[in-house]
Amino acid sequence: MSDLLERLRGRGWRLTAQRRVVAEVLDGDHVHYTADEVHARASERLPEISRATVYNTLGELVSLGEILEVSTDGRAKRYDPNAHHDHHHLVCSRCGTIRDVRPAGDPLSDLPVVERFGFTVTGVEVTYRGTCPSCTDA
Amino acid sequence: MSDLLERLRGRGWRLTAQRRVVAEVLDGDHVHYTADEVHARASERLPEISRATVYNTLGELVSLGEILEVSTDGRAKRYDPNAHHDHHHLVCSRCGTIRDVRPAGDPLSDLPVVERFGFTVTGVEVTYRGTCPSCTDA
DNA sequence: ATCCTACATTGGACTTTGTCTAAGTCAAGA
DNA sequence: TCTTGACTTAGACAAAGTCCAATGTAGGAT
Repeated sequence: MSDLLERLRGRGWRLTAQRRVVAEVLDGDHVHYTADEVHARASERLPEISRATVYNTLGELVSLGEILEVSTDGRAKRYDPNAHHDHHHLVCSRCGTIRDVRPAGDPLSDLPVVERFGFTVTGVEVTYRGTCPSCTDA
Repeated sequence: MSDLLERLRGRGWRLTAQRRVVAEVLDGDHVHYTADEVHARASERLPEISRATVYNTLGELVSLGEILEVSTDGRAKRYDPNAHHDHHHLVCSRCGTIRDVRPAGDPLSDLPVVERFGFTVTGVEVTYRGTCPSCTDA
């Protein structure tokens, strides 16, 4: 993830303590935090960081294509640092946990031109729904 | 859609004027209103209907499997009356318009067991993103 | 036809999630 | 080290949705 900080500096990003901790929080596999969760974890390292800055920074990272915004349930959006590998999501309907998955097949090519209604189609998201192991047991 | 009212009555639903107008608003093809839009349209016929009742009724219809809840953008959820025909969605990234589409292929069978991580997978949603004809021109 | 009552509706307060702004702060180039 | 424009902050605001106590009513019972 320090690659990330390098890339951003290269793009003229001013490197502040706040942006650094937000980037650090997002480091890791299978991390899909909400903005508030990012804020809570960032606050552990930098107590005075504000919610507005977390929102700003997440928004910038999304615009730069470094992270993905995922909204699977109409509640808080989640942020997915795994933006450089094509993947989709498996969501637990009970607890909201998200796993990255890589299905076979190419859903984009499955949408024939007659089913595009004149849209310029730029991307596709596949969301699998189910119950995760812990919630199945409970 | 009057089938709908019959079905619901058969399930012991108490049939009120409010529930009737909500069901009527949702009648039609390619309708994907937000709760507030449903409320606005219902108010035209029944001015005193409250937001809470619209939310309650939509929630009940979702539980009964008569309509689908779609959240494509982290903003307001939309409600899709086309619950009895398998389909997916094509969303305009600019104006939020939704079209129902029927891609080829079966994404569920594209998710191998090793990619299910112990989840009980119950469903899948495919969301195509793009720009609709009117927004492309503008 | 009228009565009862459990279920439905209402308005408004409240919560969650996110945005905006004006004033203060600071990273990094000169 | 100085300067400056970009960054951060706290708190007000907004949008979407939930909850609750009081009131109303659909539809079965009489």
